Amino acid sequence: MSTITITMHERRFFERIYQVVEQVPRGQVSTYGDIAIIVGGGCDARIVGLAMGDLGPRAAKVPWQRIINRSGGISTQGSNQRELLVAEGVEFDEKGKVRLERVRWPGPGAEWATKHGFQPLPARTSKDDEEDKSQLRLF
DNA sequence: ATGCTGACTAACA
DNA sequence: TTGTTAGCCAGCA
Repeated sequence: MSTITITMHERRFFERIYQVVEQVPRGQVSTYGDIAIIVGGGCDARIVGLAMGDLGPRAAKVPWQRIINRSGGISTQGSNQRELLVAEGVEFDEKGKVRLERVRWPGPGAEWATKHGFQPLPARTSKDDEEDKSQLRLF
């Protein structure tokens, strides 16, 4: 391949990010990092954040509010992101965080991912499961 | 071209 | 447990 100066990944990266974010269903959330993994090709959590910040008019059809940080917290400032999520049924704890282990989007379906050239989200580790259990309560 | 900032994270103290 | 540090890459001055 010609040494095509890697002119950066172009803005086309953003479009793919939006395509994935659109798959996150109401009532669930995903993280910047997870979206980056699904998009693949060197995408990074920060790029996802940049893409979200550059939505503009697309914000109407891309559920940007469902993307939160790895800590289960809201990264935006001065936005109604939390309110929007609450309205969708996502619960926050006293620390203002979402229980990711409970409402985290498991990633796109294998078929969809393959069809569109995306990468399925890696299975969660046993360590994650332990964390989940520790937070889980037999109500 | 160089440096700084940012809707991030994993690693470490 | 929480706070800090260093890498990330794209956009802009």
